[in-house]
Amino acid sequence: MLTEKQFLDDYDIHQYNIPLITVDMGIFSIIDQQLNILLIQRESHPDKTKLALPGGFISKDKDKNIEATALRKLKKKTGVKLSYLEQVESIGNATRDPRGWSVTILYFALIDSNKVNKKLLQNSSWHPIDEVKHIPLAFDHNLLVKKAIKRLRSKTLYTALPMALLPERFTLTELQTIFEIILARKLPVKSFRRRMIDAGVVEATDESKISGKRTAKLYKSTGIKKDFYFPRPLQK
Amino acid sequence: MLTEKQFLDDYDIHQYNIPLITVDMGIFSIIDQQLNILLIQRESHPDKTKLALPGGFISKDKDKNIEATALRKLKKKTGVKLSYLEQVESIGNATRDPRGWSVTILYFALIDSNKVNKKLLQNSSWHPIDEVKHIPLAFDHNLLVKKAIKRLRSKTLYTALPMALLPERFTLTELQTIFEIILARKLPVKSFRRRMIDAGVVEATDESKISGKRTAKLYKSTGIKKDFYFPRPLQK
DNA sequence: CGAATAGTGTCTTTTAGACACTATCGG
DNA sequence: CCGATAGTGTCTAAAAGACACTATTCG
Repeated sequence: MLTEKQFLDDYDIHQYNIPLITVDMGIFSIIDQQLNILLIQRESHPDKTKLALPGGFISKDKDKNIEATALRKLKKKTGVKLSYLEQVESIGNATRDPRGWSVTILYFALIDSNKVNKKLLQNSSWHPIDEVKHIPLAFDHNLLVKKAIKRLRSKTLYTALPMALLPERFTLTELQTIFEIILARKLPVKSFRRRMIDAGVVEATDESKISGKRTAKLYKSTGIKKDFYFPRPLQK
Repeated sequence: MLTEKQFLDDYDIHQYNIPLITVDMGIFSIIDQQLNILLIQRESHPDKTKLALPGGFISKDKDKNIEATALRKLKKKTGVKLSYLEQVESIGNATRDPRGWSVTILYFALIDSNKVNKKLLQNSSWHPIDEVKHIPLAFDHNLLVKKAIKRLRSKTLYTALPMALLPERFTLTELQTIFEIILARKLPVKSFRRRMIDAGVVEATDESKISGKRTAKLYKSTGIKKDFYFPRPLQK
């Protein structure tokens, strides 16, 4: 009879026929008033030269958990260390990768594109999500993009998450515009402002911003972001 | 220069140092007016003899995708072929399993305990979730149970999902009781019934049920379950 | 008929939408 | 002072909670 110690000493993961596992990232930012996603051009087989989501293997040495893998990939591609990061779903089947049965853990991240280190964008580039629909990406990455956008939109209806796409200080009109870009529709001004202010997700500062015509008050996040849900979703 | 075909012919997953990957299942049912979860006693190292969530490895041969693995585990343990099944989250880190860096994809399932094939419950048993909190489970399974319950509760606030725990026909009082068991609190009768009926998630049948005193009308699900969200969550 | 369980009528509260209105600034 | 953008006042609408009430059945 084996003890647990003897069992573990003999244990070799490679005797098992386990699937390939990767982490893929949907990294979103607003550029020129459009929702963009970061794509890299693949430099190796399979699907060499096709566009794909940034991602790759978990490093058993470097990463203490899956989120650390995601953060490492994010930092490598954008230079951004902290940002909103959320696990979307794990997708795995026999056909998504020609190397065989594979699983990917999909994350999405929201970043203020001003914070991106442009030197790192060597083989990667921003693409408006409307255009990505028509580009055949590597593997099943068109599907992954769809799932990430769906989650982002759903969160946008219930939370103040899209604040993560803006700098520290912003006007409520800017915030509303971001929401409208993500949801691809107009929102009523009065409800939007009331919602954000009454729920206390934003706080007025004493600064204002001249944006051409009348100056607009600058707001900042009050920090309740990651788990705050509005009592009702945005409707119309 | 390698072609994609040459690359794939040479490809051997075992040259990569990838983490172990498993699927774990939180299988819930209502027994004696309590929310129960199915646990098995582990028969092999590591954590031999401890209680754990049912689960195991993806079979590259048997399973065409991850959900198929989950369904296969569910059927093996309970005999139930179809039921509500939802992916919760993937958890992976260097410390959760003594065999090394490992990832588990956590699912939860809701089943009507009457449909369970009791012969299959050899080394597995139902445990009220309140008791499970105080039992040290194998690996990080106490945490997994917590995450599965959290997701179930959150869905219960927004959807009619708990219907999956009841037989075909049920009274609205029975349905409300299930909700109250899951949320561990009382709900106002009037709002609950109005909510279910007005949203059209249940449909009255012409049958009734004698449950001691006044007979209660039997209802059935209208089928809109998997993606229907009420306009507002349950509040009080 | 009384106790217990099923089920309703209706008022208030919360938060969303509609929409007309006012405020401020540059030119 | 005009046009454009920022921002508000206030009515209505939808769906939740409060709570007292009625309905049905068994014994």
